[in-house]
Formats: sequence, C-alpha cells, structure tokens
Amino acid sequence: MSISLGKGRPREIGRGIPDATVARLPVYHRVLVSLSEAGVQTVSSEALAAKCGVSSAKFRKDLSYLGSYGTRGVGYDVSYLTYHISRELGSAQPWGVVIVGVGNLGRALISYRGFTSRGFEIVGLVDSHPDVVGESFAASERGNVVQLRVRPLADLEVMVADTKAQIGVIATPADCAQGVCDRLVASGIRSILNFAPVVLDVLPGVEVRKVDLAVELQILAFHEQRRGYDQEASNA
Amino acid sequence: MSISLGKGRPREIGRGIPDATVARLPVYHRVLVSLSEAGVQTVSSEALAAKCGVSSAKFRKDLSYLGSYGTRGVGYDVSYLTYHISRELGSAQPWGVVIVGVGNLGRALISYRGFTSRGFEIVGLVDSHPDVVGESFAASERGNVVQLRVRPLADLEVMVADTKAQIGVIATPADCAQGVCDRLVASGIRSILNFAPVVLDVLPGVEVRKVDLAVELQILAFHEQRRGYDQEASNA
DNA sequence: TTATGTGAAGTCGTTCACAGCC
DNA sequence: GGCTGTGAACGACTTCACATAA
Repeated sequence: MSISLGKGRPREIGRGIPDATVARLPVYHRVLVSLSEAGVQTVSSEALAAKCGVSSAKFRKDLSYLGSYGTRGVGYDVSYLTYHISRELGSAQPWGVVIVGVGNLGRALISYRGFTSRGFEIVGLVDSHPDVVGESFAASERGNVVQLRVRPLADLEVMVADTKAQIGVIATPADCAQGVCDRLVASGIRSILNFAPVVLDVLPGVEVRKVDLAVELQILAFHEQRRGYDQEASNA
Repeated sequence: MSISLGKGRPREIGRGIPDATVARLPVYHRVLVSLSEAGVQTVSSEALAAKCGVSSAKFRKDLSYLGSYGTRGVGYDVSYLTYHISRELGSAQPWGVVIVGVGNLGRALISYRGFTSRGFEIVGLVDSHPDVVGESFAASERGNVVQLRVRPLADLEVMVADTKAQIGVIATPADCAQGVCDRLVASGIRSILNFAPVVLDVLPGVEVRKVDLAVELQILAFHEQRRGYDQEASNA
C-alpha cells in the first residue's frame, strides 16, 4: 500500500488525496445518501455534481483520487459509490466524540441528528458549571438511545481513557479553550474540533479544525460591503 | 477607484483581495483586538503571525493587498492596523442579522458575545414552532441590551423589511432550509449563512456560506483514519 | 541593523478537452 | 452516442528571498 522513498516518512502512492477534495467528500456522501433514500440507483457526474454545488469536472477529478467507481457511458451506481466514499472517509467504523462545554452550542451538537447517521457517537459530555454537571441528555450509541450524564471538567482525562474517544470538541468560552485543548491532547486525543474563537497552540501531530461563527459572518459582510461599492460605482 | 475594461464588469484595481486572504482577515482582526486589550502598541509580522497560526510571509502578503500599514524596521501599530482591517472587512458599520430557527443552535448564536463586538446586531428572530414564538431573548443593539421577541415564520418578509437586515442566518432543520432561503432572497437578503446540512440553490448575486458541523468532524475522521494506516505501516 | 513589502519561483487546485470504454 | 477518467493548460495561493526603507 505504501512505498518508502528512502528518506523521510513513507509516501503513499494513490492515497495522496488533496485537502480540497477531502473537504468535499462529506458533501458527496451526504447527497448520495439522500439520493439512495429517494430510490435513485444510478446517477451521472453531471447530475450529482449539480446537487453538490460543484462542476462535474471537479467532481470526476475528485473521484479519480479514490479510484474508478463509475461506468463510462452510464454513470455511477449510487450505493457502490456511497460505500467507497464512506470507506475512504472512515465513516464505516464509528468514532467516539467527547464534547467539552454543554452550553447552547454543546446542546445543539448533542441534538444534531446528523452526527450519529454519519458514523459519530457522542461518548462523553463535560462541563465546568455545577448547574450543568449531572444533567442527562439523550444520545445514540451503537443504534441504541442512551442517557449521557454531564461529568465535571475534572473527570475529562478519565473519561477520554474510559470511552477511548478519538475526537474532542471544544464548545467552551474562549478563555478556557487552550486549557481544555492541552488536557485533551494530554489524554491522547489527536483530533480536535474547536468552536472557541481562539487560535489553539498544539504539538505537531495533533489536528485542529476550527469553526468560528463570527468569522463566517465577517466574510459575508466583506462581500456585502464590496457589493455596495460596486453598485455605487455603476451609478456613476 | 475602479476602471472599466471596456467589456464585462469593471474590474477593481487594488481591491482584488484574494478569497483566501479575506478569510484570514477576521482572525488577524480578532488577535489585534486582543493585543490591544493587553496594552500592546506595536507588533512585528513575525509575532502577530505566530499568534494567528500563519507564517509571517503569508501575513505580510495578505496585508500587502490592503496597503502599506507597517513601518520597516519597526513593525505595525496595533490600533492603526486594526482600524484598517476592520474598515476593509466592513465591521466599522453594524450589519443587521436575522436568525431563522431558534433551537439550540439559534440560541447559541444569540448568546454568542463575539457577534456584537465584531459589528453584528441581531435584529430579528423567527421560528415556526408555536412554543418558541413569543419567547424573548436578550440581544444588544447599538450598545444597549434589548429584548428580542421570537416572531412566527410567517412574519419573515415583513421583519426583514422593517429591520433592513442585510444578513440571514439559517439555523433550521435541513428540510425547511431551502424554503427559508428562497423567502430570505425574495425579501432582498443577499448574504446568507447556512447551518443546515443541505446545498442551497440560489440566484447568482446571492452569497451563501455554509457551516456543516458534521462535515468538519468527517474531515477530522479522515485524517485520524489515515494516521491509523500510517502507524500500521511503520509497525511493519 | 531590523523588519516590511513584493517580484519571482514553486506548489496546489481547477478547468479544459478529449481519449477510452460502455 | 454518452459519460467517465485523466493528462495538460491554466489560474490561484504560498513560499522564498531580497530590495527597500526606517
């Protein structure tokens, strides 16, 4: 599967999927699942790409990094392609997720049905606020609905170890995010999704993805403003 | 400010800021504000870039699209640079935001302090659920804390008109997102932030940004899985 | 001397256009 | 004939390295 180049880490052949492609695979996967639920069995790159909001050329190029899963002159078998994308994404096996911070955002994540259906299991909830600790939330685990009790922040390390969680979600205020992050990493977590509006400092080998709600709005505002300028200019 | 090239739309000179740069400006801005609050008056590209998680070369290149706001041999004046970035982003003037869907996610947005501090004002809340309609939430408007009452989905168009909102946030379940989107666009909204896991179909001229929480997790899972393979390979 | 600002080089991603296969 | 899969051309972004200015 992988060949060594003699120096540095072994470099995979045929597995070097560009980041931009990886970022789109989940969308392809989601749309394929919805097509499957609608009873569609075969789909062309043109039709599928349109539903995903990308060009058909980009879609085919993306798939070419995974393999040849289509049939020329026909299109793609929906379930066959779904399987291969989900395999590539690793959503075949379930990933354990620990959520730190059970405020409104944490609750939104817990109640988000999309998680379980895409191979994620919330296996732990932690909060520092005494009022929240002890509260229970419904979450699904291996298909069954279970009640998850919020545990105190102090239990973070133990819980990660007990649940063998692989992914940590930081849904705390900004000022405690770095501390929580350090403790997640110390517990062995190497994949972190950060909602706090701070740049987290981590050791190499740990991957952090961030979602900053205000940043997205600011990008929208930038374009909105620019549109205003353009309109002014065209009125001249 | 803009020159016409004879055919097509006029192309701006000196204003063609790359998307990748625009996406980073909010981060620079946020870090600058925090430096300012810490009493720092001058900062080098090296130091600032480190705090933003980017290379200093990238940072300087980004700034070069805005203008020359530094001093060679010295660095950048924090407040001067903050001003110019916020001006470019349009966060000098406040933007009106309407939130559709007041579930846990909508509430998380309402309670998110970062919005108001970065030039956004939540001016309207809409929900379709009778239990939620009529509830009040504290939001800040022009510095003052006001109570915002959730109005029924039917009032969406009227509310957008009344409040002159420029940005719409869709925090509804996936199945009503497209309908809400169409109504926002019909009301005159041209900037939409979509949290529902669907690809929205909009007319050209409308900008949609999407945040899909599960997609971010899936990208993490992809890399986590690949790490597993790599480890396996190195054990051979 | 120090740190910015920026052409030039290099890398990455997208689009094109068509060969290859059904 | 139709649609996939993909080299090649193109464009966007990043990194480099240094001229430039305080």
